Amino acid sequence: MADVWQSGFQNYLLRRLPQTSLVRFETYLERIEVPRSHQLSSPHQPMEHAYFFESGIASVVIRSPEGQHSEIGIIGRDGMCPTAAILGVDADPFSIHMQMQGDAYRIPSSVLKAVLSEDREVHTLFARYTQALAVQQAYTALSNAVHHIDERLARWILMCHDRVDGEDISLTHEFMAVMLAVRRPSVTTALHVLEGKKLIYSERGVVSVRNRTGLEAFARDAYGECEKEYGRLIGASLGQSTT
Amino acid sequence: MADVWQSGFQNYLLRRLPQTSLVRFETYLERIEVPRSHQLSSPHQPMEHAYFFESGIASVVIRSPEGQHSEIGIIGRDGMCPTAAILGVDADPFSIHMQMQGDAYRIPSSVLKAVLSEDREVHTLFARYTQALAVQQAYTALSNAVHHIDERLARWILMCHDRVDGEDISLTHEFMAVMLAVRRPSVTTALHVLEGKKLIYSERGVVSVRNRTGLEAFARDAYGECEKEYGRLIGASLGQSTT
DNA sequence: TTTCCTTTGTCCGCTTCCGTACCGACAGCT
DNA sequence: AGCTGTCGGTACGGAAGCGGACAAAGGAAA
Repeated sequence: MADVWQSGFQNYLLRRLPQTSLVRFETYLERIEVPRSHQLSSPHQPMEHAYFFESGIASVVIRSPEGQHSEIGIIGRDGMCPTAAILGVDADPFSIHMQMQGDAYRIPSSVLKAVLSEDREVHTLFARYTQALAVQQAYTALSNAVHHIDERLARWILMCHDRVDGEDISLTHEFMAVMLAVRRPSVTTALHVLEGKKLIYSERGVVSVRNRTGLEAFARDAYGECEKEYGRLIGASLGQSTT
Repeated sequence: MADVWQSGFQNYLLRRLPQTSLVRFETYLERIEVPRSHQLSSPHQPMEHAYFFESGIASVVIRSPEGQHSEIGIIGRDGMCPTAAILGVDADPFSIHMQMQGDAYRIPSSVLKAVLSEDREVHTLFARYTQALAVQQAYTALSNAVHHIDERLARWILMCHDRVDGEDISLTHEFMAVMLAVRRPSVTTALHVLEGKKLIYSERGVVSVRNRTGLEAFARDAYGECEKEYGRLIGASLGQSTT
């Protein structure tokens, strides 16, 4: 597609904006490198910036008062955060942190707010992304309720794979356990299952996807629906799907 | 509060709108009675109307291709549906149906869309509600992942209680099992636990809240956070909380 | 090389919850 | 009254996953 190079953005949302909209805030976009585990947003803290990712993966996590936590969504170059900003809300109960290091453009919340209210086209697109992320959340809730750990892990690896260049996802078991809200040894066991079926290759700190189609089959109905919906809403295909 | 009678609406969102905004679409509001288990919206079907509830409870459910399902949100006089309409999306993957019979005002989607783009105040409020519902979804996902069935049941009863007049919630075990995505006998057992602690009274087709404070204590961190956030976002207190 | 820390692998007993099945109780109907 | 369908209670074996603990292995630093 010509407009990839035209705009130079890797971010799917920014790429889909017409030039006339982009010029409104392009100069306010600040490119930054976000290191792993950097906290982009803390619960109930007003957010100074919104982030559009060019690479890497961010993770939206909800925490209960007693300290239990679960991931509810992941964001890569397919999107931005926080979506609360799109809805005109200054702070939310989520914490967002970088799961895999990457680059992002950030923009002051105040500028984003102004652009959203001035430019219908920008608002429409970002609102549609907000819906896409809500759908992702919904399927996460479903998965948490009805799927087994190995299926959820497969789903999660696929979602990361969609947002990464290449086959490697560099994360520790401990970290994945937090994301899936399960015990760490359960992740080890589940990874062994996937590895035994030659769907992935797992070594210290890294999971490599070896057979994506097989992984999708293994995940059964845990994976796929919200990716289709993303495609429908944003008009861009998510990741490296082979189906 | 004086403005309750001024507007005559029970719906918290409609009540919070200034008169100047209400007049824009008041005449398009059609009051209807929605019977139990009536389907307000089906997956991937464009929605003709948006609903603002005066009483009763609607339930947002997500379904996987293989037929697994889980409730991700409930809506009473605290809100409206579908929120996709607020985000400018014509259809979503959810199915929304009436859980407890009640009254609602409905408005054609096209009219809502027009009002949203013309009236900043309306848009702001409804967008904040969209965020509130997203937060509810997020806590549901967390609860599905980390809480035990009896805690989740307690949470769910409290959320229904918030949206109902009186202490009775009329639903079968079968139905609650679907909502919580668990086995029907598990609901029976969990209800017995709550009844044993004198927190509820349960008979055929009805659950009555007997000790709300106790229920909240039993639910621990499963209940409360998203209700607080609703209060902060909408400026109205949800339900009959005694805390 | 040795030390230390992080990450991963494994084990055990225990609890929760599922799948399935069956029976009794209630309510509406004829 | 008796029939029938819905709803609720119970039981039992088994699987999945937890809590907790500990040992091996890889990597980094001294």
